[in-house]
Amino acid sequence: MGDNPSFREHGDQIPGVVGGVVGRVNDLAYAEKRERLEELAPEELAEIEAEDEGDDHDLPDLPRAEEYDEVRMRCAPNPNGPWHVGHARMPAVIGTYKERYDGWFCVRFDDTDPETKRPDLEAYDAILEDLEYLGFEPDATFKASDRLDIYYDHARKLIDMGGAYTCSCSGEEFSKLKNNGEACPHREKDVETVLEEFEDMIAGVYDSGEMVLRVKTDIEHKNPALRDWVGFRMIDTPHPREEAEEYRCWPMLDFQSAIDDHVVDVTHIVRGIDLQDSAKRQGFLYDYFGWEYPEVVHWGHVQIDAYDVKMSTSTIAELIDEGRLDGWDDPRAPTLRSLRRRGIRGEAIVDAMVGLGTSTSDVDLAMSSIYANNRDLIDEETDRRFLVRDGAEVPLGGSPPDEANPPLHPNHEDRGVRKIPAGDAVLLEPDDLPQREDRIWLKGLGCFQYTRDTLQYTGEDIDVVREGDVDVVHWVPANESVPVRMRTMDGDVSGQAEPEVAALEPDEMVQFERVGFARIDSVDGEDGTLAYYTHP
RNA sequence: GCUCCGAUAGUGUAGUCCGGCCAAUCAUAUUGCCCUCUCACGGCAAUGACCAGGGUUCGAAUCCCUGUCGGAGCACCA
Repeated sequence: MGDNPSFREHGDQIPGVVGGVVGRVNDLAYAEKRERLEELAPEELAEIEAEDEGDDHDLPDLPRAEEYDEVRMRCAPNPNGPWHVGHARMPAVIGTYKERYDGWFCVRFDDTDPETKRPDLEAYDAILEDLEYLGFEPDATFKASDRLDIYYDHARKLIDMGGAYTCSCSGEEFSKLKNNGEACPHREKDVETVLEEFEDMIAGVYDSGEMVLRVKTDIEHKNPALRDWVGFRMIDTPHPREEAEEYRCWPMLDFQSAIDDHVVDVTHIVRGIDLQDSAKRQGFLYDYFGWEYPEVVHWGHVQIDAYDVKMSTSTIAELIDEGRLDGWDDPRAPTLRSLRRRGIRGEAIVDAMVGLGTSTSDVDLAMSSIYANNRDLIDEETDRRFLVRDGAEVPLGGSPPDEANPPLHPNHEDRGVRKIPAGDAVLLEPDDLPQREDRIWLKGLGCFQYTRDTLQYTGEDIDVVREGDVDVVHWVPANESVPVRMRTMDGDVSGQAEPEVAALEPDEMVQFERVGFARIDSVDGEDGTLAYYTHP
């Protein structure tokens, strides 16, 4: 109708005219449709098929990816502790892009604040371990604190170009001027003086707070966040890394990161929305140096629905210090280590994170989607076992079979069966205890009627279960069961498992029937077997 | 206060650039049925969304404006 405006007044008649044709086309078989389309408009067909191929990707294409020889990205964590679940988004997305574009990514520890965000020496390796757990291996690893000379050199060049000045205003003073769009007196210092003072900063002549190096941008820029920002500042506290403990003059993230991204040839920066102004700030630096700023993808904040604990490294660290969490891998902690110990595969987390896409709005990740992914991965290979929580002992009567032999996995009978002796009494979960005179089916063993506080074997046919009259429940022998302590997100539960559970190895996964999946953590502790609950 | 950004079912997401079988995709979730000696897995079905109001147009999830709500930055933190 855009081509033939005269049709417009008859627009409402179009459906009637076109509808019949559309209906006929819809009735054609797929192959026939394809054939007809190929005759009429081969170029349309090609387009449709090209779209279909793109449908496999969960993530949108990276901007202008095809214009670079190699897609190069970086993951730049602050090494202040092991990663929480939210941190997985960065490697998940970067790693997925790396695979798609056959690209490259490095880990660069942005550890340029020895004081406020003081690095934790153990966190460097902890983060690399977390990364490995998620299934990624960086192509290179750097520490910003090893690279101060690179930043100093670039600062010197910038000063030479008149792009930076040393400033001794207090933060408060400068902030006031800046908000009014006014320059401070130090802005017009000559290059020689600035250079000298910057060398003094490097030499550690000044104390913390006495002098900074500001990048000259536009003091009247309409966005106050971009006006003459600090590139370097003095910090009295030595860096925790021995290799870096002599430095006193430290670059700010915006400076350090800007230089590093260019030096290692990063083509695509992928990061959180909190750094959205960073790109603009750093743009001034790139302009001075005549560099081109990488493509940027920002995303919003991620929250996970299942945790009471706030997902922040420092909060988790505090809770551990206070003894309210047992450590970084406490099942109640929203950390990757916790999920790993519970037996959740890194891949399940990565898939969930990739599913979030890269939208800039804030998102809530449902823990259930990680669970669903994980169940998909482990269900087929995980053997079944019985675990009775808070078991109530009930004697057996009526000469039931000595032993039950349920399969290790219902879909894989070839794996064999379990041996569960029945003995004189069994443990049942209190909720499963039947009403008096009601029947119940002890899985693998047979039908029982609850009479006079005893389960009397009635030996009926399994048909009673098929007919829906009798509930099937899990059970363990009262005498020979294995004590199990199971740690969950909601606290510990204790129970008794079937005897063969004693023979499981640490790190093995099990599914406790009608309870859920769990990872065996240790087998010879004081409380017997220690398991971590994975998910239903 | 100044400056940015965003808004599709409970959750996440596709579609938005370039308006047209979009009464809106897929996954997850919830519920029901089937399968089953587990409440797992599998199969089937149901549930459920274009923030609001205006405008442009024959036609708006899509374009424009206003509003509302949400987020971020304005640090000598990362």
